[in-house]
Amino acid sequence: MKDISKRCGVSPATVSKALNGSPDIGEETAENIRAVAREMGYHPNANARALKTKRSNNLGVLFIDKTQSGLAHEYFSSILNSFKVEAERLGFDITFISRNIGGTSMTYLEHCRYRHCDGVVIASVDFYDPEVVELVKSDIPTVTIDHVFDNRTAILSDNIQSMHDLVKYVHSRGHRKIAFIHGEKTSVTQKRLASFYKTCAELGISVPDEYVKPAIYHDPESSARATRELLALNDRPTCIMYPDDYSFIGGMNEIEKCGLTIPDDISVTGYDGIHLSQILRPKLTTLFQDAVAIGREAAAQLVESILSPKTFIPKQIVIPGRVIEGASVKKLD
Amino acid sequence: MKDISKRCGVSPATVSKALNGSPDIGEETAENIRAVAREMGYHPNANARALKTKRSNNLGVLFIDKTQSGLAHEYFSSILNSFKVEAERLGFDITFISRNIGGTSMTYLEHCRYRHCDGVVIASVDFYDPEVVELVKSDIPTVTIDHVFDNRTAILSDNIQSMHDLVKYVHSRGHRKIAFIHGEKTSVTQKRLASFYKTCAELGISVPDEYVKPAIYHDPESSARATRELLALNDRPTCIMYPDDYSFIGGMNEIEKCGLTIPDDISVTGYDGIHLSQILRPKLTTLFQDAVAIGREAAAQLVESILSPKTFIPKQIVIPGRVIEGASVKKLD
DNA sequence: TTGTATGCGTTATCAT
DNA sequence: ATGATAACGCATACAA
Repeated sequence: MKDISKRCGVSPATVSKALNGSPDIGEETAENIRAVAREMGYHPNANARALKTKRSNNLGVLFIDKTQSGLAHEYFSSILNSFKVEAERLGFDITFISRNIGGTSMTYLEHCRYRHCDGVVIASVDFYDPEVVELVKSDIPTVTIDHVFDNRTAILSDNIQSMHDLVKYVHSRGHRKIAFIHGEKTSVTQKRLASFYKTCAELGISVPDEYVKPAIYHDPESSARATRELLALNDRPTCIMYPDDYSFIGGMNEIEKCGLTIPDDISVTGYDGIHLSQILRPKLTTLFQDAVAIGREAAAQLVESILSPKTFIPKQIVIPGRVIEGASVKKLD
Repeated sequence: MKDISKRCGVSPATVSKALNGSPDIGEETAENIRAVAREMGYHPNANARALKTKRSNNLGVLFIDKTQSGLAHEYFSSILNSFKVEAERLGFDITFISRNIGGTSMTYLEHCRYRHCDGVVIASVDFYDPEVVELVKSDIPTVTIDHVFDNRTAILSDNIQSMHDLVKYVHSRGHRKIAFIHGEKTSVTQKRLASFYKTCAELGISVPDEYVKPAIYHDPESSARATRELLALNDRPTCIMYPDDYSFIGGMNEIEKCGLTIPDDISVTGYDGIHLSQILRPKLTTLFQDAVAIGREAAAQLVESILSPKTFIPKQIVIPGRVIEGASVKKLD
């Protein structure tokens, strides 16, 4: 900027204003300055700017640390990608947040401060981790995905309605003996489970305890085990609902191992609607979660809360899902 | 730091030195300063530090922009994750690089300069994109994955040897009619293709042109089409090698649609060794690419080239893969 | 061993 | 409409 100011015969301050489109600057000079800047290959220094303005134009991303699941899970990687695209469109960069930067471990909050993140998106973590709580309670704007903190913005996939729709679809295909393999205990799981029971009750379906099996999200092994148990039952379900599409693969193998065919001998549903589910044959009937909308909305809300801290009111935004009808749920007479 | 200096009755400079473990500082004062710093909840400001030192401790990540494939592809997301872990261990943060930050589009190089990235890892992009070339030719240290630029560091999965091993394995199971569905034209594809032909030649296997079909990586549809063509052949291959595990799903459906069973009627191999491949039944025989090692090595090399710019010599590091023997290649008599 | 002074690149304030 | 100046938080060369 100093060089530019010399070349143009003006002060650095004027250059700064011109480049930032400040109104109180001569149209001709401004244009000239911009031209020279372009010619000299000028580009702003984000660090200096951040130092001065206290705004880094940088968003933190707190996804899971644990090996796998974070980026491996298509639902989350899809959210991340969508978040990234929207954030960039709005002029923000993305930085991963973690502890343990270079030996000296810091908390998530410290890391965010260190990098001067203007805001943070949190997903796929243990929301009860004290460090996560600390971060959410700080003055840094946050948006959480699929988990609500008091007076904080959250983007939520509509698990209640979705589960309702999915069960209702299965019921409409004539099924009355519906099993549900659910993921580990999280607020998402609780919602799906409650909605499952409630919808069944509404439809007059009774659910024996042995039809509801615990498993782990994104872990085909545990779903395979649960499937085995269900298939061993005297009174088998006619349809098994899986915690997610990926886990279903474990169940699929188990079912085939028993010489059963989907959907002729047993029907199944997934959850998530990831690409894989629509490539399998038969196509999986599943509940599509709109990861793109979720990521986009998360970025939009986060940026809005950053740009308008005074007027922004934390809100919970519910993103609807929808049943994708595949061919994995047989029509019973 | 100023506050700390006052509380300790020393100058800011002394505080800075003490905190950075400078040798020329009193042990007692240093200890005291550190204590006070901790007590006051001091944390360094990355921006100010970067401004002063010209080092941001921040690495750029240039993965694909195109919808999908970048993060959706487990091979790459796995590399990214591993890269991230190692980089953080070495004290570096990760920032995504892209063009189009906030309306004003900049080139990859400009974005890197803007964020003052100390180095960049490049993977899964179009390596012939002029902007990518510009970035690689700049003074910013780069590491590319699975592609070599002149006098630049690259981490390479050993496609030549791997393909050799895989073909040899198939051959050892008695197969002589081997088809190969390959991905779009990249240097990786060229290597695999050449190694495929060369190994077949060494083993005395002749490869009819119609046994080699083009497809697209990570695109089950195109592999399904290729599979269809292969199955329609008068003289069918006994084994089909797929471009990657994920694409195989497309082929799998096609094969089952024809009423054929794997591996009894036809054998198959994948490539990548992603989690999915080991969950399918039968387990897929595939070529495991060590994404974790690749990501880790990329980070290690990049950081080394940053810390020791003078002594660092660009190198190409080849990471071996290995055949994972599943149950998808039948033993022929 | 410690302190002083300076500057990194930028923006904001206030004066002109 | 433009400019002078200070300051953001930190690290370093040099002086003490």
